[in-house]
Amino acid sequence: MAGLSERQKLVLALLIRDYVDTAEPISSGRLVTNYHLDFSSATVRNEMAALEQRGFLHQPYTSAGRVPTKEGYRYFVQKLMGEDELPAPIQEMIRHQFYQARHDVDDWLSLSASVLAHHSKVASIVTPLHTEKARLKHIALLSTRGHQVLLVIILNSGEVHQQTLVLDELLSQDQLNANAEQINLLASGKDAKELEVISSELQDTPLEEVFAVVYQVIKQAVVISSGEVYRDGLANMLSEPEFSEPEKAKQTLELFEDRGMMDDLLSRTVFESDAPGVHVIIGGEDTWEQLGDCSLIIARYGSKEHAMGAVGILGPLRMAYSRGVSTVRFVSDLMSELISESMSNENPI
Amino acid sequence: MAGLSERQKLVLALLIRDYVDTAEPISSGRLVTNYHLDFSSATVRNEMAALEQRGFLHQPYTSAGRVPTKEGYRYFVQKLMGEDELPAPIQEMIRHQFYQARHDVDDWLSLSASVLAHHSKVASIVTPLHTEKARLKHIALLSTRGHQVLLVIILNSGEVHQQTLVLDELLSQDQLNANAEQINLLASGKDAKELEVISSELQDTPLEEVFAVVYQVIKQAVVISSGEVYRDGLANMLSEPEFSEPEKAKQTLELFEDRGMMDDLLSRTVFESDAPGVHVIIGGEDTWEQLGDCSLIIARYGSKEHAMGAVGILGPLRMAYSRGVSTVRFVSDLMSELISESMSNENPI
DNA sequence: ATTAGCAGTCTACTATCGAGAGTGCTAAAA
DNA sequence: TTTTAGCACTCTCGATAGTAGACTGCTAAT
Repeated sequence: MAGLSERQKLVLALLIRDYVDTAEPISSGRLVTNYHLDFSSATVRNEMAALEQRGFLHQPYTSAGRVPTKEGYRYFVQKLMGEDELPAPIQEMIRHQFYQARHDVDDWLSLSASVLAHHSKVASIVTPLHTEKARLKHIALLSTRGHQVLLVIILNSGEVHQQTLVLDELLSQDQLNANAEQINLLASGKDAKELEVISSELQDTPLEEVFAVVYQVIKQAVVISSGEVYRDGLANMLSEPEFSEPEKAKQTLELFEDRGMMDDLLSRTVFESDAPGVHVIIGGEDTWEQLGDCSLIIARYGSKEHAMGAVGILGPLRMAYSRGVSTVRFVSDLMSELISESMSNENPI
Repeated sequence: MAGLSERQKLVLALLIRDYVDTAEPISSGRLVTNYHLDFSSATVRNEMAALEQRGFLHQPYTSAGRVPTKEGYRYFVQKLMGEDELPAPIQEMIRHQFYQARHDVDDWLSLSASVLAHHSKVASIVTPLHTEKARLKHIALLSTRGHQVLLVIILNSGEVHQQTLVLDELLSQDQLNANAEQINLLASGKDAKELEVISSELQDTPLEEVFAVVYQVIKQAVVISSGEVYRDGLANMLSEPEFSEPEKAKQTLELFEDRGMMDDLLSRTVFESDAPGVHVIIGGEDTWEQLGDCSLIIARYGSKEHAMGAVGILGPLRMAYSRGVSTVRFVSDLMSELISESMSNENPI
């Protein structure tokens, strides 16, 4: 199967561009008129027929215009698409917003979600930072109410976990401090494996209960599903004509609401793959069936050495991939930059 | 304006019941057949005409069945509706789920949202606990990464706030502990007003920066907007026929996504009103214009002495109010119970 | 006060039809 | 050989019309 001719590529690219705007099947004549092509609509029709043969275009019915298929979009994204950078002033504005967020990672996350949703006009997802080889930095035990104690666990990456415990014994804050101190001495700097050993050694001591939880949290810190996932721009989706049938809209919303699914998608794409950069997944097929008729543009941020998270957008197949990719790239780069900046004055205990 | 006759009440109640099920205008004959009424459809027609006169019913067009108006629903909820309790085994099941949630308030919150969404088949909202007269219990400073420090603030109510700070100076965990200790000695047990005094006294000392933040957080703790609001069941809404026009659906979703609006609604209804118990707000009117064609069933949980939050459901006008009210009541009572239980072994340091 | 009966009204559904948009093919032009 | 004009053909979409049927409101009888 030979490659596409230059003219075929042009036709495909223009058709997708037009279709993304109008959401209506694109006719040969329309392309010629809109883009002042120097060949006739009959020629375009021939090229379209060829593109349809290749599975890149589809006719809703005999003698309607053409619509891109998933394969068409994929070819477009892989081979034809340039990146449509956000205008410099907008980039500046976003940077500014991030710098105003008083260097709090949580604020950055929700801001990312909001920026992505706003500039891509589709829904956005942002997962928190997350470390692959988590090491305990230290813990604190804080009395909250009666027998309840807040266990705060800080990992080497700076990741924070918290968990409420209910102790059998009633301990004062001073006693709790002493306990925490003991655990820190024992376990600081250890990873999950080493903690397991300590955990078993602590069997039947007063520290056992607390320590078991610390151990659990560290163990769980290697799966992405810890921490809140930020979402935004849900309402954007419903404006798109593809979601005018409530059935489709409902499916998509369910996909979006279902944490487990999203986590799976994110971790499979971004974390298991070694390729950094922006990933574009267009519609469901074999491995990604859950996506259905949605596309996902996603990238990780942070660094493998410290901690990583993912930012992405979810929209209909017919979305502005070019703008989407560069927006996701911009935000993920910005996040990485900010985080590495805030880690550059690292203090090794 | 005299009250409604018993038969009018009956007709209104049955009509609403039927309409909630079918979402279609209800005819006189239908009521007679479905409920084996011992008077004729002509009589029902007369009563319907009277109810329409009173503004409780509406005819989409001459010679279609009747549909309840907002006023009709309001009358129904205030005067006619009984509570449709959740079946005992389901109540037991829910209780069980809550008791398994290892006594962590955050888990309870998300569980509440999920239970409400599931059993009411509409969308749910749950706000975290929040204290009116917040007093500082104690704080902790935990080094996370480099100059970054996690400030954990525990209030008397057991409410936990956290905030990342970036300090100018690089301090070790021991130094941080010392600082935190100092602040705790100074400020523990104080409320916002007293902290303000301390804050000004601390001007130009090394503690100033940290203390300023503690002060801010305490001050903010009196507005509900602190902390994450839990939502669930968005997808449920889209199944309802009233949201089949994307325009309506979008509006509602925007309402739901907009934190500020929701916060406003919640705090106005639940916190400013002295009446405890379940509040039902049916559709937008004067004060609640934002709600549009949605209804909100909401109740607070917790107690005025310690801390309060709100749980509620948001659905179309045509919703099962009876079931909704009892579900919200059940969940809010359960939450209150659990929280007071977990506070009963209060330890006044 | 209630109700049977009936005329009147309005929607929802179906069928039909024509305009228009767009294609594929063929044959001529480049 | 490639491109293109021309044309017949196809299919949707919107408008129009007609019909079945679902309810009502009214009137007159019970």
